[in-house]
Amino acid sequence: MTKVIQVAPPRVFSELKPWLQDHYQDLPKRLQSVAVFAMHNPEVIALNTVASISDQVGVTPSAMVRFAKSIGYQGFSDMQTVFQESMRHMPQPYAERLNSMQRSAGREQTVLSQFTQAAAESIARLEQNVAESALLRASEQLAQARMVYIAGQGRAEPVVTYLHYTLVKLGVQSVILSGMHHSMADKARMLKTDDVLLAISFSPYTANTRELVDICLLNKTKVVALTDSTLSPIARADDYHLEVLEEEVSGFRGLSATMCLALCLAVETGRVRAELDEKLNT
Amino acid sequence: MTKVIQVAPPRVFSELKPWLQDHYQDLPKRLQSVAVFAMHNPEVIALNTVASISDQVGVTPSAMVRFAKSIGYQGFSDMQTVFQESMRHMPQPYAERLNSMQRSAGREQTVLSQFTQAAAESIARLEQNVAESALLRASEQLAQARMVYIAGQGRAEPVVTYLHYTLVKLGVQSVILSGMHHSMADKARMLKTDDVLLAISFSPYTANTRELVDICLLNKTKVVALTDSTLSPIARADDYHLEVLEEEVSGFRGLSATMCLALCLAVETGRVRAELDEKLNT
DNA sequence: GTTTATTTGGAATGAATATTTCCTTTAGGT
DNA sequence: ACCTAAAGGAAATATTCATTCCAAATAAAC
Repeated sequence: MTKVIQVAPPRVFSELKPWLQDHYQDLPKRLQSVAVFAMHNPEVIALNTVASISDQVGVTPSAMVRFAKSIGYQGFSDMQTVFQESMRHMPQPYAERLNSMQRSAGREQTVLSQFTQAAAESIARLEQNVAESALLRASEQLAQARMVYIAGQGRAEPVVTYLHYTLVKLGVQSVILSGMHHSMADKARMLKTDDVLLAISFSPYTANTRELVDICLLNKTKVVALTDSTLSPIARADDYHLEVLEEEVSGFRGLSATMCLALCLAVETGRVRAELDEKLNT
Repeated sequence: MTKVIQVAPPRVFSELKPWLQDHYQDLPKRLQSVAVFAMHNPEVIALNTVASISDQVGVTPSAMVRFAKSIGYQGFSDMQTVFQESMRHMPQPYAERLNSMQRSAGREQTVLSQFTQAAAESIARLEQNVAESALLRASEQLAQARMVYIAGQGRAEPVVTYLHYTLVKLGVQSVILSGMHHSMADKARMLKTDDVLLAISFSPYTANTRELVDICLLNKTKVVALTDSTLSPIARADDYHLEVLEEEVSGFRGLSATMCLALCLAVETGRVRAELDEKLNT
């Protein structure tokens, strides 16, 4: 029988990755194929059935089960739950993240190189995934607004600050909503129909921002959203939303790609706004 | 039998959302519960089994199936695939991608590609220019601090917010100085010798931050600086500073590399701090 | 207040799917 | 070149899970 690892297998995806890098060499050929595929298409592993995946990889179903077992999981299903957990972005507690950080520290990678690599990947994906047209549409909405209200909490707050800073510099009127000590209803009342809400939110989505978006959509106030998933409660069919997903390193997500997108959005808004102003003056 | 909608159900999640908002009122009570839950926890719907979901919603499994059918899906599984499809992060449409490819080939760069490229370059340079040892030294200072005071204005403010957020999450005590309505002298008085000032500043260097650093150095208070040049007035021979230079695109400087470095600094600080705590407890 | 239609819960059913088993193939060592 | 041990494939098996059906409960209509 294939050698089976006796120690407990990684329960989080970010620990699984380095584990595989270490043991890749010792794996049989087919299992290596699976390993490569799994690292490149974790979403497929999380979502599909054994039959379908093995088909895509080009191996037999049993190879998938063997792969899971060789790592130490009880079976494929057991492993799959780990991949699924990585998809819901529900973060593990910070103490845990530091732990896994230490465990993967032995490798030759420096902290810096790990994070720069993740950032670079996130940015590359950003360019692939965001359509220029979507960016333009969002910018047009913002440019036409009488006033831009910006909202976002937690990890999104630096983005709020940055967008506010840049928009103001570019002559686009904007206010930060997050800081204000109003109820959501009060905040929503401030927004007139010719205003636009610029909402930034990442999972776990804070109830506040979500609520605000809900109210605005009811009031027919335009909403431009910046989020990390189309499943995000603040992404609607009828609004203008941009999606950016940050690669994670042992549980930590950066903001490099997000900041890049934010800058694009602000600059493009400024440009469109300038065009509009010009037309008015002639 | 329950009324079943005959028209084709939404095949994408973003269309499902508004559909539910329209028909929500006409749904039976249990099905309304499911609707609310589904809109707020789409990830759970995408990933879990009927039994598990119905449990979380507080309804019976059959209600889940009825819900799916009432919308027009063949069954629960059919609906689930729609949720799953929305989870895989949809890449931009083919036509778009080719477009941006061609344009970038023929020097007509899109806004997005210009900025992503700049960000990627900045990050690459960051990895080259920052020594792991410098990062470690800075982190050690921060980890040993009784309290970390963070200061920075203008373009540096998002970085301040981010560092504060992350450090606090990692259990490192820190306060943002920028927001306080004190004179520089007052602020400086707050800092004891076992505190550390974490100053972020980019050119044009604001007088406030510079002043603060000056006073701290006089008081023998440790300063960790994050800046864009060794020529920066807040970088001294005797302090701990990290340098990050953002590539600029038509006059705009992003924060992608800076945010990456900030995260490294915070995480490394958290790690060192955890190590110190452990030693103390033994 | 009685009857009728709709909704709901729970167990039975059947399909889908992971897992195991066994046999064949491949590779490594003597 | 032969033997042995590990690896891989295919089909049988066992499990899990969605779905259906029916009876009970609730709400609506007369």
